[in-house]
Amino acid sequence: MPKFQDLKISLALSDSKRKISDFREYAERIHEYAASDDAVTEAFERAYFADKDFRDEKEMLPPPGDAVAALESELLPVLAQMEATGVHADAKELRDIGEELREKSKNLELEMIDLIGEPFNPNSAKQVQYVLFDKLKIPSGKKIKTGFSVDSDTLEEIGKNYAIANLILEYRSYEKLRATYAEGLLKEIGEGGRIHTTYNQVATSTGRLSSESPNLQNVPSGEGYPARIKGCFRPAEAGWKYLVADYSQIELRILAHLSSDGALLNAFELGRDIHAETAKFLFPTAKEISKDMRRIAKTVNFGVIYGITGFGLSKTIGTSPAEATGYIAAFFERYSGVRAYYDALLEKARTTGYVETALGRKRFVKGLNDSNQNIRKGAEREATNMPVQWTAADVVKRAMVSVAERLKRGKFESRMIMQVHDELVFEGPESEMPDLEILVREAMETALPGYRLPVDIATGSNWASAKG
DNA sequence: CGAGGAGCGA
DNA sequence: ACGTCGCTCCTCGA
Repeated sequence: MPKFQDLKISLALSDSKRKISDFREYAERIHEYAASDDAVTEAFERAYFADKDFRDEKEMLPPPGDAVAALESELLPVLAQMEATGVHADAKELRDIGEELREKSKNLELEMIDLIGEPFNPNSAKQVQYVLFDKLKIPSGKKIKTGFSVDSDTLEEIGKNYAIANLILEYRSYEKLRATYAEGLLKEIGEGGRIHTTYNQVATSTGRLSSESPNLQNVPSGEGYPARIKGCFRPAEAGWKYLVADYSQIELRILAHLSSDGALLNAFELGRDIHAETAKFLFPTAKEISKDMRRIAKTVNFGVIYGITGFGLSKTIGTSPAEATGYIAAFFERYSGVRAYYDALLEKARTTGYVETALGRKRFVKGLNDSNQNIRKGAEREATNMPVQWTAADVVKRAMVSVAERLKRGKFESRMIMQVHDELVFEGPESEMPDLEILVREAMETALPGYRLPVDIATGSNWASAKG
């Protein structure tokens, strides 16, 4: 069967749950879909045109055999293998963590009821609104459909003056970890003690994969309970290890590559600390770059990729909007090639109505010529961000295909078991780890033609400990 | 069962 | 108005 056909089939399958014991069964199942139906065409178009309004523009359909189709179809069996293999998780430990968290939130609930003087459910936004704004008459903030927001930004503000807000925040953090991760993941453990997620190839407008039932791409990271939860993901076999490989600064490096900005490329080339490097130009009079300056520069570096506004940046770094706007301007002054790249990209998009990448991903962007500045700026953010995110997603997909081929050719027992956007996770016998590291590094670092993207690799006994 | 609110990751 | 995307949890009312 031609590869292009494989792609259509995978797209048709994307709405159904893929739980398969091996690729043979998977192949048989996709044959059933292959014969039919409109869903194939529909899903296929969806993969290319996230903007549904343009789905009828048939003449814009990519020709069979193009690079995106080839990549997606080569990725398909790799994903099938990962899903079928699954990830081993420690059920007992997840259960223990869940019980601990349940105990913690129960205690907090009692403490809060004691403080307020009447029972209420802190999981209910409506009841929290009542307690804070009606009963305690605390000044409210953001307006939402159902009254006033009680989200974490609001509660953090209120928490400066009222202990109850901090207790609710703490309660929520335990409940999130308990319900979604400790107990949520526990429910997903199947026979063999493994969790089998489903990777969706056509869910996002940015070319990324998504992961569902369960979502393994938003497992919490950090110290304490998040680390304990991540630590539950570990090999079932004695003597096996995890190997975690993640791209360092992939989007910023891709922006450097796409824009050919000399300063940005040079900073990366010299192996500089890119955030400290940017900080030098945001704070030209500073003798030394402080931690705080680096933090601000880091936020600017990331923010530029997403088209952050002065206002948005000011909220994140806690300065005035004017000051934040100045930092963004300083970034574009220093990295003027990025500005030029964005300008050229937008100029072309305004004329053609779409943005595209070298590989052939395309997206129509509405609003680039709108008279409303908000709509126009929003469209420009979308247009400038898209090629960077797309390219990053394609790099990882290409790396996955390449790694899978090399593992097969090298007759490795080790296998790829997870993808978290810029991170790939493997498990295998400890004896294979040194060779596995070399293989994975080579495949990942060379996945963007013409530019070597550095990768951080670490091994460990579980997902939490395998970090540099 | 779906909408709304909230929060997790990249 | 203020960055974006996608997934899942809980509550609440139809």
